[in-house]
Amino acid sequence: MLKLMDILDGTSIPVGYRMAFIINFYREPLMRRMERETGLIRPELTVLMCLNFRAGLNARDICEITEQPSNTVSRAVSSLVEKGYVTRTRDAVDTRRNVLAITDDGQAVHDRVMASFAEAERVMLETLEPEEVEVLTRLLDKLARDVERWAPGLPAKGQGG
Amino acid sequence: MLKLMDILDGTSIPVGYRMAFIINFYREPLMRRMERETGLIRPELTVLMCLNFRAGLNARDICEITEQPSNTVSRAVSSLVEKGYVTRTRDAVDTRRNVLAITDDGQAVHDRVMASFAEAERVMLETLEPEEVEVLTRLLDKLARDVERWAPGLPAKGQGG
DNA sequence: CAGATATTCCTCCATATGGAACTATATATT
DNA sequence: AATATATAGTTCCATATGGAGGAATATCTG
Repeated sequence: MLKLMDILDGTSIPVGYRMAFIINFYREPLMRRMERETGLIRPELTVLMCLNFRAGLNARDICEITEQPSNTVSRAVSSLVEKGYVTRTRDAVDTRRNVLAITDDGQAVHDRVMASFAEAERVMLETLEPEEVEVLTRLLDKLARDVERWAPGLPAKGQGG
Repeated sequence: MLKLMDILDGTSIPVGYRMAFIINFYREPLMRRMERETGLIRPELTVLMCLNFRAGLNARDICEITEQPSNTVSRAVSSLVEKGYVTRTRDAVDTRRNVLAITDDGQAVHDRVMASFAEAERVMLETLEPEEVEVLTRLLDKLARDVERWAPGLPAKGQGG
């Protein structure tokens, strides 16, 4: 059978294509399963991940951190509040702001989802030697940390802004 | 400013997360630009890529190659035919099948889009040494070719099928 | 050949998502 | 203080996408 891999054997975007391919077959099924089993959808997980890292953010912060549009974040937050996974309290100082925090239930579902993702990654990486995993992680990290320079259509940094 | 990178510094999915991060900032803006500049949308590009590789496929083939649902492919093909980028001719032998082929215009737009993607990848990879790019490509390739084993919820191969 | 089953492709519908505009509140300017 | 501008968050709308099922055609079984 002809497979996507074969088609892109001779692609002009060897790295980007392989990464997109891997992410497609890694993330998408996990997201589907998460939606099925927990009712969480993608932007909701993103919000939980942000709040897991740091409570006290507001929707705007999350927009900037994740580069997601404000309506997407707004919807996700509202849904999470309804589900009892996040609390939203008006900031007394600036009453436009809603300060967000993850609840115990939210933390639990977050941890559960992340654990399943980690397990899937562990299985995926079984193909590689431990040193190869280290190298891969280091190279990906290098690329990721350099995102401001190469990302197409990102507000370029350090050029008079 | 807090950024997604910081949040996932200590993530439990170091590889998957970094790949998703990179793809997010690489592919999504390119897709947006493609949509803006050529009117093509994602599944349409996928179909063009398949037909660029091999003409004479039908919609079903493309579904299987790309693991996309048939309605998505069907819509993409119809749209591409309308735009004059793909021809669709009924198979004389099996009149259920529509044999697809890319047109000159389709080839041109495909090549243009892929060239812009390749240029973006070139810029992205400037961060790495040439040997690092080679290693990265090799490791990604290893993972990608092993997809049948690790992909969550893919029909497992070689287990009594 | 008649009916049952497969297959290809498409349509209907539900939903996720992003752009733009809108509301409410805060801050700057005069 | 009054007005203009900026910011946080939401809603409206258009569209991309996937699941389920339907129509047309092919193939298999008796």
